Amino acid sequence: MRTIKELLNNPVVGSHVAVQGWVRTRRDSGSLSFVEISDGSCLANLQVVAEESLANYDEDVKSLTTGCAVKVVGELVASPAKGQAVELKADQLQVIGLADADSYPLQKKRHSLEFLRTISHLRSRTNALGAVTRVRSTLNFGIHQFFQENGFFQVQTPVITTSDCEGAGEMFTVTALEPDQLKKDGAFADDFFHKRAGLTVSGQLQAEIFALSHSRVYTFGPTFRAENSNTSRHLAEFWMLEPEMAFCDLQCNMQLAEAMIKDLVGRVLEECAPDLDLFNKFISKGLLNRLETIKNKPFVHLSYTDAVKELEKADKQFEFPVKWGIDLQAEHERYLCEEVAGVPVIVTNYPKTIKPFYMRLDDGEETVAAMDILVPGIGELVGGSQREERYDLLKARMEEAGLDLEEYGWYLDLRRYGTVPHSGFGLGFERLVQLITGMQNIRDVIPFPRTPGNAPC
RNA sequence: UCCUUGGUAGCUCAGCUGGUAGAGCAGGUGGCUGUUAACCACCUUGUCGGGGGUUCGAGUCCCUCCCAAGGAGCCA
Repeated sequence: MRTIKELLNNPVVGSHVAVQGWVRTRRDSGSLSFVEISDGSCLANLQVVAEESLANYDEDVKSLTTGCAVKVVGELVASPAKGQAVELKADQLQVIGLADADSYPLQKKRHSLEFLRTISHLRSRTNALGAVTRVRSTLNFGIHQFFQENGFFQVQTPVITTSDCEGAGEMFTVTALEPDQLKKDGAFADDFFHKRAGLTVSGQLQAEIFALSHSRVYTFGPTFRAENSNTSRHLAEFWMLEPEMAFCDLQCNMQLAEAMIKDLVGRVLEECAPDLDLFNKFISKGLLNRLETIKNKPFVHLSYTDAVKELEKADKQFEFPVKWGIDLQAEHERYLCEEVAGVPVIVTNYPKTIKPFYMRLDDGEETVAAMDILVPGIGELVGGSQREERYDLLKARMEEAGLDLEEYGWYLDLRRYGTVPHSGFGLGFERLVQLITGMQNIRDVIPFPRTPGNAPC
């Protein structure tokens, strides 16, 4: 049994092969029936030519409709018609599973992405969502390749955690208690972990532990936010990549992030060319050019202070006026990378008042060694920083933030014993898939999107 | 959560200033042709998102709830 991808990439005319897949469309022509089948291995379908002489032609072949599963045995021949180089001349065609045409929701026509979202169990059978699946898998593997090639170790940080990474949003509570037990004060003392636990909002703090023993590590896994966000770039469950590097300052952190993004874009351009062509044509015009730009042009670096100056002199009315000290709004971010730079922009050294406690204080003590990478169409793809490695300064900032120093004693210990400058960042994997496929809604780049009020299976 | 726009056939949509619904595609039947968004002819399909109200009469106006999309906030 061969995949359609193998057959089409390396066609051996005259070879006898067997394939299995699902019918995308069927067309009759005189004594022939053309059946296009897909097995998901690649974007292209394989055209099967079934002749009237097949024993089950009237009974089975003529009743095939979109969605039916079939096995075909036959000879790979050069195609006499335009549209495909080779086709499979069927000796046998066996129906494996029928799909009732009256009720099967997918038709041989374009469907809206909104409609496909309502049938998440079937949408991966379409061209666009099928292509997303392949690109996502390629990116996932590419991430591991990139880090392994660069001396990183993967660390599996916990999904259930009792430390909420301050500033990273609302946590889902994990409990073994019954709903009525939760009502009383101090209920979590009797809970499974004897204190309040939740689903991780970030693996960063735990990744820092391993950066300070293995120097270069990364964590990559599901992350959860119980925020009531209803946007095209937020999910309640998403995958986050978080590298953490010892002996690495903000510069080194930014270099790694940029090199990694360029490397991943390059891998997908190489390995998923047909899928990217589809996105370029039907999903996001100009995508391939934008990806080439991201891969080949250096990102623009801008300090927060310079970004504010840039925005202040902008010949444009912003809904939210710009002033040093405010957080950049989506409209500001968009202006910076879409109209000023035209490439991803790395904004650095934000005011300390708008960033979390663990970011390293800059010399003037007004800003921190933070960096956000903003990309056109999406906004913040990466958020990272050099971490505060100086015990006294970190402790002071934790106190300011109102954190329980006992709870975070282990985090302070990392600064008491062999502390070193270290840095890291978080990258939203689905946003990366959005960037690379041009898909506008984050719900279309994850197999099973979890959003407020939506978790069907 | 807030703002805006929507919810009409399986899908994508039309339906003017209120008079109980239509197209294309899909599906079915027949025909034709190495077809490829196949083509031609004929046929089927609707609690007009739910509930309430105004009116002789509501897909159309009002209220309310639900859902979706786009934008905002939160962030990755």
